[in-house]
Amino acid sequence: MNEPVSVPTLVGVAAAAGVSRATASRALSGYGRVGAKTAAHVQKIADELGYIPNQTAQAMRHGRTKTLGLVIISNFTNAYFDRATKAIVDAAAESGFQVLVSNTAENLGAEREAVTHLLEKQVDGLIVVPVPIGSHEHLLTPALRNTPIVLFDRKADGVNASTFTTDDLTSCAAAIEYAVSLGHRDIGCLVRVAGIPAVTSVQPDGIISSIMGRINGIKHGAAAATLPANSVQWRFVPASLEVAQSGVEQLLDSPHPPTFIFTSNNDMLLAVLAVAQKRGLVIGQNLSIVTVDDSPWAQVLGGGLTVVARPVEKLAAEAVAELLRQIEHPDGISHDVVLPTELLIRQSVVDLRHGIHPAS
Amino acid sequence: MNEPVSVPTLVGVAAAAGVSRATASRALSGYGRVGAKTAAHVQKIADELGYIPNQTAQAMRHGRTKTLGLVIISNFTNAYFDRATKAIVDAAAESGFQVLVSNTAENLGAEREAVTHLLEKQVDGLIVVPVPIGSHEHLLTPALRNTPIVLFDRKADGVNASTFTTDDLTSCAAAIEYAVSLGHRDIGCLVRVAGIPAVTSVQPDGIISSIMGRINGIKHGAAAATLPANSVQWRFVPASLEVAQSGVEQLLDSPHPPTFIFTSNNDMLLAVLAVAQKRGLVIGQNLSIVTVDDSPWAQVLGGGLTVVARPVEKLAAEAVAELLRQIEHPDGISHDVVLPTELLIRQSVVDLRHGIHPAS
DNA sequence: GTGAAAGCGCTAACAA
DNA sequence: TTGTTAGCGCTTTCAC
Repeated sequence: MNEPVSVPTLVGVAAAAGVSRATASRALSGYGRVGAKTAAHVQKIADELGYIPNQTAQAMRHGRTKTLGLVIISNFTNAYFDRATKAIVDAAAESGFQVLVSNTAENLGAEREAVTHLLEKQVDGLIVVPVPIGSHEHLLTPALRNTPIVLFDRKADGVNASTFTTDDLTSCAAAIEYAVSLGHRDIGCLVRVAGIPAVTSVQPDGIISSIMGRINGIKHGAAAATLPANSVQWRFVPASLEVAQSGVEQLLDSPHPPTFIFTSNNDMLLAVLAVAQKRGLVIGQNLSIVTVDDSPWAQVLGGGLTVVARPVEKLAAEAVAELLRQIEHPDGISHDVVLPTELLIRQSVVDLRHGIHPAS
Repeated sequence: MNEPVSVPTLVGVAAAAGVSRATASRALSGYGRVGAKTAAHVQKIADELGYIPNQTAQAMRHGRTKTLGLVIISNFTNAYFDRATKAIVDAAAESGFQVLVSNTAENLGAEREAVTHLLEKQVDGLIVVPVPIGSHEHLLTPALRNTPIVLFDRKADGVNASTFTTDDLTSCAAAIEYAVSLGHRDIGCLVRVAGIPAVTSVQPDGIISSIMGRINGIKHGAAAATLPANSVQWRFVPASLEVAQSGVEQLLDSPHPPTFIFTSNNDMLLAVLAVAQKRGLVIGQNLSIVTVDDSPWAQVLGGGLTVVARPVEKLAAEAVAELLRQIEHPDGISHDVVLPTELLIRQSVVDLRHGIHPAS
């Protein structure tokens, strides 16, 4: 039950095949010149012995681990980063790379520590979703020892790396214009912001780039639709479902309660759904809503929620491709990729002009 | 812009500190005896140089990579495995281990390949969610070269490893009994099964252990509630939302349409929600439902869905703990951990006896 | 076409 | 307490 299986190594294969380690290595890694017969023979022996190359030793030799490090906030109520993780892992696998995954829980210290561990493990490159607040010296070239890095989903102040983000602005603006075009005049915006203590209606400083895009989109949309400034009510809320719900309630209890609520992500949507349920409001009937990020749930809920959909799989694939390119050709040139988003119109915004669903 | 930063190594630190590599190593890794002053001095130099130990080289020396391999089906509509991934990564991090994540997409070949890659990377241990069909020789000790392995969420035929599963049977049975106690007599069961071509009402062979638990739970519950056999209608469906929906429609169009539908996972739930919406059925009013696996969406949907909740974080933590234990003490003893589940009663099952919600 | 030998960065006997 | 040295498993000049 407990007898250790001997682990076949290259020397073992070489010995069994009656050749030198060098020849065995050449035969198995397919470099240099080896006699066709020798190669086949070595290969056969290796298979028989169940030889698996020791990637650690290989890495030591040529300084490449074929491993990527992913530092991500893992918020599992947020399908976005789960999809991103999967897409990154899959894209890497296609190129023969494995991925070491670390969570930061939006905590700067955890991010720094994760990067260090990944560097110790000699990852060939890093994909980081930077935490929204604090300073990121640990992501600069000196700290990184030339390890290529790309930023995913957001930019980080002062970090000069390629970034992979989405154009949330355009579709968020479109969402507002769409709602206004259907007759909505009282609009509520529920925006999740890291690092604030409580709900506030005044926009805090230091908001991360991705969220800023959404906020600006809303403003642009409102301007384009020539909405008066006081038509749009804001609630910026910290990361807590309860607090988010109180933000929704504030909105609904205001003198001009919104007929349409825009939520900055799925967590905020969940808060709206909870309060709506409590008050007997039905999405797509007496409350309209658009959120950022599609999900299987959003597709089904209330006949389908209208959403701003971000192409996360594509973004992930491009981020990995760029990282691999930089690993091959470390030219230090960084650029910003911004992928378009899409307003997916479904059933969650009521047509106030006729009292019917736009899509029915 | 492109000047390579020199990567400080142990020799560099030793040289700069004017000591031998051995002393430097002792000072930094804290083994053997070093003079307190020397240690402090070396440490200081190392910090100045920004020295980071090369974990690859360390791994070469003592044959431990401090890395775990996770082979998981990554189905991002299924929050369960995302939560599991996060919990595993976090638990490992707490013990100083990083995790290499691979997806199998429920594909045996991908699983085999992932395990090989992970073995090449010399992971200290493996956590595998085995794909539901096929034979798993690649998970046996000889193939694994003594690398400890634990199975997560399901058992795999012929693999003698510790398993970490949940007692779905008890809570699924309780769910049925609960529904019957509220007056439901026509019960539909929608069960997702891997590897079948189309919807069927007869139970296929070769169903994976976790799903069998749920099926048996339903049967036990029905028996305990002394329901006549024909009260329970089954639909086993493959992995496709459209096909699942047709399964739901078959149920609803049958001579005795169910008033209560039990779904084996969130994907099946989504199918029911889609059809219900299409037909104007409201969950918790004219259609009752219980599903397996809680989620933030289920908590909010329709005032809260009654679910069979599985303790995935706890399960993950225990699986990691056991794997680490086996890495420390490879005794080859395997055991099966089965954690209890819980029927979380919320609002999605109508009380047919009085026509009101049980919890209102 | 094949072998001998050096060495990637580190740690652990063994000496001193 | 500290230094010397060997070697983990592999690849890669350099000779032959």
